[in-house]
Amino acid sequence: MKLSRRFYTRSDVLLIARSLLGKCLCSFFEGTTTKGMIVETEAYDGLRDKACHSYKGKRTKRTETMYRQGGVAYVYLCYGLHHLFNVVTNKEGRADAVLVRAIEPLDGVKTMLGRRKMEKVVPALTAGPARVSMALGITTRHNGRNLLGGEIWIEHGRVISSKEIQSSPRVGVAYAGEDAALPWRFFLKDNPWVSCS
DNA sequence: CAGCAGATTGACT
DNA sequence: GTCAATCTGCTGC
Repeated sequence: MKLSRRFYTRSDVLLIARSLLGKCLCSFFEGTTTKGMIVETEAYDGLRDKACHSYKGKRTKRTETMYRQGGVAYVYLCYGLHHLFNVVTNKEGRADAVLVRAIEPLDGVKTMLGRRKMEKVVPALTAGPARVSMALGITTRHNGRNLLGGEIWIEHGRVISSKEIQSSPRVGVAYAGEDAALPWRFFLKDNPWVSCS
């Protein structure tokens, strides 16, 4: 069952980042469904987070999507070659987002292997934000896509207890001053599909 | 307009 | 462990 609009429009992005653990991120392109359980996320707190693209209300062509109502995909190009998938949350204008950093493959594994040009199912298949996008076939073409539609969506999955959730500072945001130390990366304890522990 | 850094990854020493 | 790949957007001349 798909998550509803209401899941995404809540105002606490940290709560949403934690709630997304155990949920299933799904895509349907060219007749094939691929699906994986989210095991690692990072929260980006819109206007007041130095690590966030929308810090202090910055608007560019790239970040315009972040300002939309929660429940759409924010996909941007990182280092000129990696497509990173985020879930936009909160109300229109707040520009909060959750980066999905790793999933555990569930369905369409052969398709994922083909997209990643890999032969064996190992953590490198989907552990890492750019790897998640590539395995699911998500690119910047899908920036702004509605997560309640038929191409990219998130389903209820396994119920996660708070004891299973571990947190740490976010990866690759050293430039963000004091916000770099915030423990806003969330992942499932001892899960082999997490990008780094 | 040049230079540089970035929510990363894979190939190679 | 090191480094190149390659696009967007910011900074400074």
